[in-house]
Amino acid sequence: MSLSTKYSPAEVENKWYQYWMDEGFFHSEPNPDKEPYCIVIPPPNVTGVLHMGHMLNNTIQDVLVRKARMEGKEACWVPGTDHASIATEARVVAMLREKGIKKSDISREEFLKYAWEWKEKYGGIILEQLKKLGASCDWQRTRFTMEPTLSDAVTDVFIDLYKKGNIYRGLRMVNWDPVGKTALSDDEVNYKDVQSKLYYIKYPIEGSPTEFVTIATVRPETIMADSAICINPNDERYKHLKGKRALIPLINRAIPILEDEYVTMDFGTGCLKVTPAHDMNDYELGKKHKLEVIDILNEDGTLNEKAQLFIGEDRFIARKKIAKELEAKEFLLKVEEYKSNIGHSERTDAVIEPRLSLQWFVKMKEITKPALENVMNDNIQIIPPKFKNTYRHWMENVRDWCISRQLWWGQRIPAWYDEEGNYVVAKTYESAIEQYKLKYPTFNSLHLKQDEDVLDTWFSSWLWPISVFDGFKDPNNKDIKYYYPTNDLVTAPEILFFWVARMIIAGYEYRGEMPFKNVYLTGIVRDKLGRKMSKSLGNSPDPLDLIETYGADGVRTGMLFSSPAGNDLLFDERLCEQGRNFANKIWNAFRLVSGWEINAIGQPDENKTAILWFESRLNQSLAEIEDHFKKFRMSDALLTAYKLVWDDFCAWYLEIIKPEFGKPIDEATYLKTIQFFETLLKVLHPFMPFITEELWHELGKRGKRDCLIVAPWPKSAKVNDLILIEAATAFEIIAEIRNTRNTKNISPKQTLKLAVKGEKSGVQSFWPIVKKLSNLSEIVFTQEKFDNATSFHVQSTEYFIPLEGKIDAAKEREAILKELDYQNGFLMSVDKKLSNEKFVSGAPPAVIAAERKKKADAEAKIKALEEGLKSL
RNA sequence: GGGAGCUUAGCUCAGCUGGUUCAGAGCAUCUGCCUUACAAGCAGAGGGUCGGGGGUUCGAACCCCUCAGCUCCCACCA
Repeated sequence: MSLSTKYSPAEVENKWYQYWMDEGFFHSEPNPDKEPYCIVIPPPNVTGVLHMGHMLNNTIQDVLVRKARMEGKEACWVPGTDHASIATEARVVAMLREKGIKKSDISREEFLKYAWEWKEKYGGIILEQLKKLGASCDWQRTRFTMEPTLSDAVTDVFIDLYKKGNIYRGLRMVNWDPVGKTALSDDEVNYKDVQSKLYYIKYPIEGSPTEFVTIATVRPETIMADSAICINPNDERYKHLKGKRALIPLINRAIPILEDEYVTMDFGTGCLKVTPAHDMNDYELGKKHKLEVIDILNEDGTLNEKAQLFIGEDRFIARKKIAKELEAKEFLLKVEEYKSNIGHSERTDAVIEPRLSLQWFVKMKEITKPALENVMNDNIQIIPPKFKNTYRHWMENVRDWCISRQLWWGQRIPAWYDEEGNYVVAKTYESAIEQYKLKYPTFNSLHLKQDEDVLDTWFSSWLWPISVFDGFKDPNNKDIKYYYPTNDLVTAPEILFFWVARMIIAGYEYRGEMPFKNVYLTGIVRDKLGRKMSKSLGNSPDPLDLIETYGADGVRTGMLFSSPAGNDLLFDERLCEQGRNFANKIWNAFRLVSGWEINAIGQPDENKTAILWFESRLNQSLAEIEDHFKKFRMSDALLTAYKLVWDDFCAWYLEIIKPEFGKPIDEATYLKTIQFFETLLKVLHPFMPFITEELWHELGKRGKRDCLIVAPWPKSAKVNDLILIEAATAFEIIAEIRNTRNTKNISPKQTLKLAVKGEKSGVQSFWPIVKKLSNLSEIVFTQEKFDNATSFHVQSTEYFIPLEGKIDAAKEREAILKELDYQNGFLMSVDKKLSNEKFVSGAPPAVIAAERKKKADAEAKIKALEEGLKSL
């Protein structure tokens, strides 16, 4: 059999993914004999394509799920997508525009038809891409946040919250997106530093032709909406204005001059124009002073009739025009450059307009309580824990949640209105009528109209861990009883409040129990310069290209090599290359082993030792890996496995037992080696599912369902510490000999003799290994020092390599002197410590004993070095 | 403005309640090797006053104070 020295993943990956699917290994059903393990996927938006963040996120989830599956748990990873109301609606609107169709020209029903078509066509792409990554989701359970059962749950919850008094409709300042023409929640607003201008505008004082008050504003287009001028009562400069009125330039409307401590005296001019309709703070101020609210803007950000000027113009064009007009009429004192932080819509990037409107809100104060408590007391664990603080801060300062969106794509608000604006909340038209009759017995409208608005996307995704289970409403439903609460949630810290916090709230509110036990927050994937990966920067590689180049296993390990929880991952393609190289290393180890001829007799001593040693080393590593997993340290778990395979198994174990070329290997060693190899494949499988499954089948005859994906996870057994210490010493001796070869330019093919000064002990059964791996002709034990030899120390034992004619006395001397220098300095520092009475009396005995040993070792070395010096 | 966190080798990061796993790992670098598993490799080596300063202690990367720099979250003063 001849196998390529290069592992090629493409074929293998497709083959096994299909096989796992065909055999139904991803599918899970409640099984009372097994412990459940469940993850719900953070549902990607139907508008999304796979990006590096998904890669990281889903790799981690798959590692967790695969490990749980191998541990014999009933592992269930529920996949699905999110309808992403505003993002999808924007996409569909754009698509229609290209076809020459305006949203305003078609009916709601027609629009939704297009939207569903769009969703059917593109909504599943991202899930198909996840398959390439190897994601072992239970695809039979794929859910979509707008499918009937999930939407039904949303409506139920709305009604329930309304009945409990936790949902209300109110007139409030909201973040208005004039492009999307919808309200947004606070969390959907991104603040960006924007260079803008600060306009200083003079307002004449009523009844006084010469007096002015000057205000500073970045929004001159809103002056027509002003209801007052406000000054700080402590401001001496403006005392004389008290009780007077000012005239709005251009329109000459008189407004009062108020006093309020809210005004900062040293900002701008110390005079504030109050525009309750177009500024959150001004609105509050307006409420306090009972000011008129004059809304001069339309929902698309153009000026309306109330503005009197520039009617129909966009707010930004109006701003320029009005500035010009003010300047022409000499109301504009000056314009300053000014940097301010301006809210933008997360979805459309439009500048947010604070706008007064009737919206639906969720009262957050009460329902957040159990969610806060159970995170703070670690019933729900957040990893890394530093996010607990952030979480608490948010929960303690939580504000009511604006949940209505002026869109069509999403769950429609189950509220029904009559012509007068009276309304009831009900699931269906029929029950709405019934309730309406009860609630408003004096009215008898029979034409109730449902609210036009839909609910915020997060109002459906906060139910995700519950609503993905079909039939969850039935208290005896098998699925939800078995899988809920789910185990781990893996997501990005960016949506800790958007989503995670709200799922926890919903979990306690509707099931009286947490939705998941652990929240693992990944970092953000950045490029190697630390910039966030984005389409506009073009710094994000296409994950599918990466998979093509490095294999899914390579990319998975690449992502995991450097991603401790909560730390951003500086992505570098070289990491994937490292992953691919690792796959290749494993592949070649397999090539070596699979090429051996087997001989039934005679196990060499070094093989026996190697097996004993590797067994211990393996168990030690398994324990470490387990510990890393327990702490969600995926990177470290992988790295431990990586080193175990590459260094211990390949570089040491296989090199020790490898027979000479063409010679057979003894059967006992061979069988043990295969067994080790299988264990290593198991450990690697969650990280690199494809190559490991492939080799699992190459390494032995397997039945149809005897697959690695369901092979039992290896358990750590007893570790023989002594043999590990002996091995470490032996390997150090080998390294020293190899180093000697390097520095003295001696070919690895030339045999050498090693003389050990002192007892045979210390390395015991490892001598044959030392001999084999450093290509020695013999090892002698002596009490004499050696002439014409180079020497080295491992611990306190001295070793000689006789090298006739290769010894440069001057160089040897120099080396010894250098070492002596170091040892003497070291001895001095230890002596100093030991002669310090406070140390001797204060430090624990173990520490003192260790220092004493250091001293003895140093003294022995110095003695040997001095002898060596004499003999040169 | 409020809060949280970070600063350890060229890079990315471990370092638990102060003391033998205290100065580590992976990658990168350098040197020598196309050695019959693997050049996507092998063997070996060199890299750090643990951000600066001060303190506590017999002993500090670790605890305290202080200065400097960076990151994130929240708020959004016109």
